[in-house]
Amino acid sequence: MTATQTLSDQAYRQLRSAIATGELAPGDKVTERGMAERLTISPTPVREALRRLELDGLIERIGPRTVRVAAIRDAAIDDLAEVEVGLRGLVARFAARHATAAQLDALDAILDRADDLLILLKERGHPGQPSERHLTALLDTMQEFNDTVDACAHNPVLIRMLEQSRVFSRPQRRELLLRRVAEDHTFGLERYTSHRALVRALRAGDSAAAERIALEDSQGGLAALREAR
Amino acid sequence: MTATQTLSDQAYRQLRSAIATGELAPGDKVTERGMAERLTISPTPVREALRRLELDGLIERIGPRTVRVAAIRDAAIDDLAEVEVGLRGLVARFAARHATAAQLDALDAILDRADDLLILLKERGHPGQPSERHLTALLDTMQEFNDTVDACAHNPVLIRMLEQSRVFSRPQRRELLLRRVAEDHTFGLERYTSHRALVRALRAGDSAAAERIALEDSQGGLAALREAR
DNA sequence: CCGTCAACAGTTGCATACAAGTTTGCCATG
DNA sequence: CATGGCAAACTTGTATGCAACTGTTGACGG
Repeated sequence: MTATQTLSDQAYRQLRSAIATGELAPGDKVTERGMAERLTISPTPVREALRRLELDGLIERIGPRTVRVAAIRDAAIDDLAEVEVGLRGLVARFAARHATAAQLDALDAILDRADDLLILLKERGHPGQPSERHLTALLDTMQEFNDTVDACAHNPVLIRMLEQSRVFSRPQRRELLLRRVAEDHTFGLERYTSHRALVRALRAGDSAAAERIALEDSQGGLAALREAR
Repeated sequence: MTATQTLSDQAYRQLRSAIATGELAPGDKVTERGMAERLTISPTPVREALRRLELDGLIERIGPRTVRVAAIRDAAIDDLAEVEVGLRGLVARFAARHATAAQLDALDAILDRADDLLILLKERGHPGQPSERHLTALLDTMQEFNDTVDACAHNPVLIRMLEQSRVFSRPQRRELLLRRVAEDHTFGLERYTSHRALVRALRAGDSAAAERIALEDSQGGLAALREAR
């Protein structure tokens, strides 16, 4: 069911990905009419999309009649990644209190799938060229795990904050992981033990332990991201 | 200068305060046309305002054609307050790295003003009826202090998150403080020493210490808020 | 009495139109 | 050649109109 959402949503997504990929460079001026013409829709949905992007901090109003793509410096991206670490800790804390039994079971099921993929990777992985398909499948699975943990928090506002903080870091991180695993395909795999520990903490309702585990994990990821540059 | 902003902003603010005061009760259905008629403006600005409120989590879409005021339970408000604590820690951490000399001086100046007000309060305060004017002035000053610390972080996205997290808690907290000080007008005043310590940490660029102080302070405030109910 | 269906009213999404203000570029002048 | 002012074009904010869709209500059949 390819429900085409609303035109506003489409415009928002297209513009956001255009910014994330650099197609729209920081500092570029953006006008409602211009974007409307580019996307061949009327200015009204574009207006909505620009408002959302502005609230996300991706574009900024320079003057009363001038809007441009926000100049996110590397330092700011680093800051956002740090914000994300803190938020992930909070998410884990809330998840420990609000997760449903069904969600916890889903988390375990996801990790089981990840384990299977891991075995496949280690068995069939040829040095220097691990199974690309299984690798991206594993990354997808881990992203699903994280998203499910987010859902366990049952706090839409917090989740929105998290989304905002990783607009830039998420694709960047995925790329980095692909590179790292390509050169050393055991990289990062030991960290999955912490995921099991996280689920145990969530199941026990131990919010302090859950936060600590999530923080350590996120900080580890952030450190890896930083030293990779 | 009563610059009337845009009608969208006005509508957004009016509706938000209407929700915060309970004038619009949780579960109430909201329509663009209905609100437009109520505010005697056209549906377009109302539409913008409703979109922003939806992103803030204050209203939610029940169906494709049905929008209602979000049913924020007390538990959710508590959660947001906890989010705010974590965010305040992050803000302090960033402020320690990014604060300018002028901002640090401004912070000291604000605390000097607060000290003066404190002396006035203690001198002239009659038991059971402290000087109401000086008290609200002090609260305003402390809010100014917090806002200035926020500005020191130089991280607009983070600040926006903070605003979101305290939509409900801020007026509530102010009211609580007024009540508490009314019955014991030395309440909470000892905490100003931590503010001085925070500025010292910011000046030293000690982000870890700044975060710790801010966290302890915020958690203290949260605990006071909770035990007051 | 209850379940189902159909028509109607109401709502949203989008396009277009218009007014107010701003930016920009050009021209005249020192 | 630099500078100041002016005008035109462009931009945003808001209003209005229209089409598609949805939630609801009432009636009808079982």
